[in-house]
Amino acid sequence: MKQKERMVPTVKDVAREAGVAVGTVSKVINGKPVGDEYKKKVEAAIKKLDYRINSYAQGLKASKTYTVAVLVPNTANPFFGELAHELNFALSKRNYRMYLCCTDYDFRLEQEFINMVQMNKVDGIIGLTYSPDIVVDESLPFVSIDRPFSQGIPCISSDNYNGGLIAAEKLCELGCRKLVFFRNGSPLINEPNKRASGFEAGCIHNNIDYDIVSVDDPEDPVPTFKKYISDHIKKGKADFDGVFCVTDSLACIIMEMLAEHDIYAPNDIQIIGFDGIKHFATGKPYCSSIAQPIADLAEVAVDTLLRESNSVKPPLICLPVEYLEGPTTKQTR
Amino acid sequence: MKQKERMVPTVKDVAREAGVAVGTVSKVINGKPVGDEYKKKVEAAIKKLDYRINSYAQGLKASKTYTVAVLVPNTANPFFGELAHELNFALSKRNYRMYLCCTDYDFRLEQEFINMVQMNKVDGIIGLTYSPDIVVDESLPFVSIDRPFSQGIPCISSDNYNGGLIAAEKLCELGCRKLVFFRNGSPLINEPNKRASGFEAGCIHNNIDYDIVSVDDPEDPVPTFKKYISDHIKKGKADFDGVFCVTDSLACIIMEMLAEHDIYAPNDIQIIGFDGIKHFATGKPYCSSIAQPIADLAEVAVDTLLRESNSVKPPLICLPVEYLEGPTTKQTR
DNA sequence: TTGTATGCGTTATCAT
DNA sequence: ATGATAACGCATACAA
Repeated sequence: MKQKERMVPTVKDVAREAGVAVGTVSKVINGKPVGDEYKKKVEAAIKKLDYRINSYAQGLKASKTYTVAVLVPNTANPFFGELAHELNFALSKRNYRMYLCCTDYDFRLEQEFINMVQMNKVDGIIGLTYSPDIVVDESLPFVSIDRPFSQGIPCISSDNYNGGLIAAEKLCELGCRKLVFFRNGSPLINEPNKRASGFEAGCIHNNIDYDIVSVDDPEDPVPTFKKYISDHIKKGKADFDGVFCVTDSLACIIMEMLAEHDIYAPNDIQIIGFDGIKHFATGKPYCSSIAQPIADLAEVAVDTLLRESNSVKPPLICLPVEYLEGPTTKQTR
Repeated sequence: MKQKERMVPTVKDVAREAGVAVGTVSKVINGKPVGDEYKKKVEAAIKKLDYRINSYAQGLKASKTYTVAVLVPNTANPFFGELAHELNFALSKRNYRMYLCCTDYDFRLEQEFINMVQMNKVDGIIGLTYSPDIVVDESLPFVSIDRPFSQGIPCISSDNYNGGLIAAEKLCELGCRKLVFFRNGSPLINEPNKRASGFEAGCIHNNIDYDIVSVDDPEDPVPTFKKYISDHIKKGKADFDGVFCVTDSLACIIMEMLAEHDIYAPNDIQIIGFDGIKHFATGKPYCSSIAQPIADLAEVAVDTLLRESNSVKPPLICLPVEYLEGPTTKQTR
């Protein structure tokens, strides 16, 4: 039974069916000029046989695959989940496919995935990565999110410094007298770590007292923060009245800790987070926040990646952030 | 400059470098028996040239791509975000790559993506889809999540019927006298719609009074639910005291509506949702809920998809759900 | 304009 | 056990 039983049709089959040559079929497929009669016959044959191009054969020939690999830590996290969604949107708008890899902050996985997709001849990689020594082929376009690399790799990021600045300014404007910045995160040099610098600058500029409580990644941040908080509460009252947290996630955790001391936002204390996460059902912000423009980040990352071929690569693109009023600061009328 | 400037090395290059034939190289790569001397030489050459297999060439030859396509509506939704994450985990554990498509509930996009990945010769598709008339090639393994298809397509789902049953039982056990089930969703025949049936069965079995308030997809569910609620509140008191919602998301929305009438869970009313969504930062449930085993769903979906080749296809696999005690029901001691 | 032949990188089938 | 060669499906350069 050499007969192709349930064989998927190829250009050859289409050509035979249409009574033309394979070259002609190829031209029709790719929209190259072809005689009208031929075109019709070929199109009919394609429909009849339900022919689909084989992108593997195509990719082999063209070494262009219309596929981009995306690395994020974990789509179960709302920020990364939305980022993945927006990247997917930006890519599919341009008719690109997206390989997704959730790295779970695992350095080894990050590198393994990059190796894997390099075999797969992706047209580029967009990565929000943590491994200190990612190695990616020079010739493969790479765009980093939130983390600068030394080489000619573009980094797309929110304007974190300015976000920190805005947070400090806002808390001052809202009447706070003593601010605290809580931060947990990676010890890497990355963009989000500029939130602290911006915050400090804002505090100094407003000549306000402040503390910075910072914890690097591997440790469990909870005890450090808990200790700071209980150390700074006397008689049920905190000696700080404004809090800026490096993420909304941390803001929620800090709020829980404060609640144990019967301290609540926005009356006892005002809190601003970072990211602008919205409640999954109601769409309301969990806390006042510096909101990141996730859709824009995705759009710019994809645009930068795909246009990269011939233009110069900007080392860093910062997108504007915005103050998002939520339930943890006093109303600004 | 015919010289391959920054050409990526192929088996040929490796063969030349190692002074052997291409066939030998291929055998080494694929772990086929090869003389020890040759093997060493080849491996050295591979390392020296930093050779990587070209999966496109491999896929063309083998028509096996170690790639699976996944369709979900939107990874920004925590349920789908976690599902995508777990599917990714289950796939990468087996050394499979994952194409992700966020469909945004768009029927056209669903079909377009399926067409696209069929060109890409994926080894299978896992889809949580809504389009009533998905057409996917017979020969391409397809596993559906939460939605049965008529043909021999396996459907993986939580035990939705039983979840509804458990919810009703639980509310009775907690002392409720009159239950309401709120539901919005797709008019399709899908698994989640069995939550209502299970709930009804539970109510009947417990001989308790109940209402079902159901809204199909396209409409905005808010007004219908709002109306039901205000119609059933007299003098600040609702004439129902137990609520089961088709999702946690809806449960949150209903809680907001009730809050406008100064009715709060768990004291004035007890509420159970469905899905078991946890707060992104604190990890606490938003509401008492029937929790879906997302990781198991993913694992079983992938396993079913990849083993499918030769065994019989089960039409429906239901995974057990679990009652998750949250802040919206009274403590069970 | 259309048809033919060659090559992309890999693997499998042969001879050796 | 190893080396040469054909074939996978497509696109393109070249010949007709």
